[in-house]
Amino acid sequence: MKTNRFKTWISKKGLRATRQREEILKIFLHSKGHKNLNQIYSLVSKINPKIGYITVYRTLRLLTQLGLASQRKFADGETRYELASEKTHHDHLICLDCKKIIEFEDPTLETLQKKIARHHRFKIFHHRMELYGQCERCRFKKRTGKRGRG
Amino acid sequence: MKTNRFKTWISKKGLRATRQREEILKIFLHSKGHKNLNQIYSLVSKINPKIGYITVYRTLRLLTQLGLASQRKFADGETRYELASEKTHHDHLICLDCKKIIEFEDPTLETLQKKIARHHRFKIFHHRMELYGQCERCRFKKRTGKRGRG
DNA sequence: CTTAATGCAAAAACTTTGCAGTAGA
DNA sequence: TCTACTGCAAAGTTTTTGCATTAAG
Repeated sequence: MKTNRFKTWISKKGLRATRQREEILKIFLHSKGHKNLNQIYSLVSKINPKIGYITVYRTLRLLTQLGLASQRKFADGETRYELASEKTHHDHLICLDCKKIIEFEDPTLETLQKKIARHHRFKIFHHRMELYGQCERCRFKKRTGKRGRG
Repeated sequence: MKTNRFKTWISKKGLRATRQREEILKIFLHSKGHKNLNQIYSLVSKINPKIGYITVYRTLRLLTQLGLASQRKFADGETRYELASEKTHHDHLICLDCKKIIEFEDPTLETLQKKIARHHRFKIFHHRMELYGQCERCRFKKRTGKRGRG
């Protein structure tokens, strides 16, 4: 979703498309998701230091409520925001070295989920699958002492 | 692990088996895991109101460090503690109605994990899979105005 | 103009630490 | 005895709210 589309769209909801919201949205859309509040705030800060932490927080909450963003908690306990795109359900591969998060989809997983659900007589509404490990780059990186960056 | 075994075991570690720790451990062992700190604290409180929240917190941290307990964060963001038993890796089915958490194991999942890892050239260290839905009991519960099915 | 949004401070919720007194080994 | 443990208060964190000011519509 483009920011100018956002303008029309948000006003239809009876809300105000402020400069702050537009900037936060723009940055969020370009951040490839999976960032926590502080990370998004500091990105926003670099572009426009006038925008407060609270506004970033409330804008992300708004985007979440409107279904544009979604909150995710991974094993480290941190709350991260990702773009809730129109694409189908996906899961995550998380590199423990560089903290990069990769999305994947696997239809087998859905089948497996159904099988497990049937076995336990559950009705499944949604699931989470997270694979924690090391990405290709980090696996073959020379030990330089530093950490890769997502 | 029985509490009297715990006594010998903990003293071997050079730690003290206090009455508080024994009581907290006993309650934790009988709680079937998957309880958050407040829940465990209130169970402890009922048995022995003298035991403080802080002690429960520190005992659970201790148990976690010793590998007896493990912390889990589910999608609701709450930190829950579960018994880290000797059994192999397992995943969770979570009933969104009654909040019951059921453990399951599935070897197919491990195979699937390997396949996904290979595809993304990841090296996987561990994973989490959580299926959120409705358990059998809640599915077939009559609508009583309480938590039943809609 | 009207009123929602901002941004500061500060509350609330949750987690962790300092330290004097207590109690286990 | 000796020192680890307890439990209170209190300090960090993170998340959320109150309210005067600003600015969108």
